[in-house]
Amino acid sequence: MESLPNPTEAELEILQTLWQIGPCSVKQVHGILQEKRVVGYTTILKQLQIMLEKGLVQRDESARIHLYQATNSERNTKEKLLQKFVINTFQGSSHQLVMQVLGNAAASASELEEIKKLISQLEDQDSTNQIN
Amino acid sequence: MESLPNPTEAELEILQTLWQIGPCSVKQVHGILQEKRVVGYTTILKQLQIMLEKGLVQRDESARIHLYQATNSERNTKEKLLQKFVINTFQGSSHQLVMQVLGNAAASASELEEIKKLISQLEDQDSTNQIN
DNA sequence: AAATTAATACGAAATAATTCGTACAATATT
DNA sequence: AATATTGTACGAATTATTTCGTATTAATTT
Repeated sequence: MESLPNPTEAELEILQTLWQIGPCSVKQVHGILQEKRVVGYTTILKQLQIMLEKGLVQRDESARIHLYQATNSERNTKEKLLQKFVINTFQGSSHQLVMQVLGNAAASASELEEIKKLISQLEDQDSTNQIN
Repeated sequence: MESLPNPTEAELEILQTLWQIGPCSVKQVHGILQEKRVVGYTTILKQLQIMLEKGLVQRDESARIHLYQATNSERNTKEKLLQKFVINTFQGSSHQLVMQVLGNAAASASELEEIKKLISQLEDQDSTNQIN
């Protein structure tokens, strides 16, 4: 059960596309990323081939046009990236990170509302489990 | 007014040390990092020299033993790193990130309390500014 | 002042990440 | 069937990151 490496920045960009629209040809991925920045077709092709080697994506070769899809879910991948980021940048303290986020980006009232709701839920769980 | 590049992973590790104990000699930094992992003295020296070129650190050369200190504050640096991470990973939605953090790492009740307090403060500000 | 110690400077190897050009293969068009 | 089109494979250049060995310079000790 070998765990996949975290995607690099460029790889993550491609994964986002795959998560968004499902199994894609190179052309599709390239088309979408091309909208954001200039990038060669073979660059994306090569990236996807590398990502295939790493296991980050799966490839359907049954048709002439190969279709790529992300191996791991968006949720799972982001969770691991987040974990690493928190360790590197906030010494593993996700609490510290949340405080900084909320302090910076003035969240909208509705967002704060949603966050509060989640916190309430978590507190309910906690109280039954006496985590503190 | 040229803005500094974001530190790399290894550079961030060094910066954390500098933020923690203030201006340091290479030896000091090396000593502290050595506790965590094996790393050569000249590796740290070279890193600091590169970081100096990039402007990430300042150097006091008045004495024989050079003292390095971080150019930018911990707060400011982490804010920029966080911003980049949110853009790369969560399409710029810090809200999405917070929800994921709170969902994952079961925060302790006291932490949740603290977060709620901050949210209340933010909401007070918002209500006077009618952001929504 | 010679020898040892302790520091910095420099160069460069090793690895990883990103990018793309050119070649080749399969299909579609004329 | 010849040509054009559209796709994949491969190799390799470029750049960034990380690491450390060796050389040099300055200070301290004997």
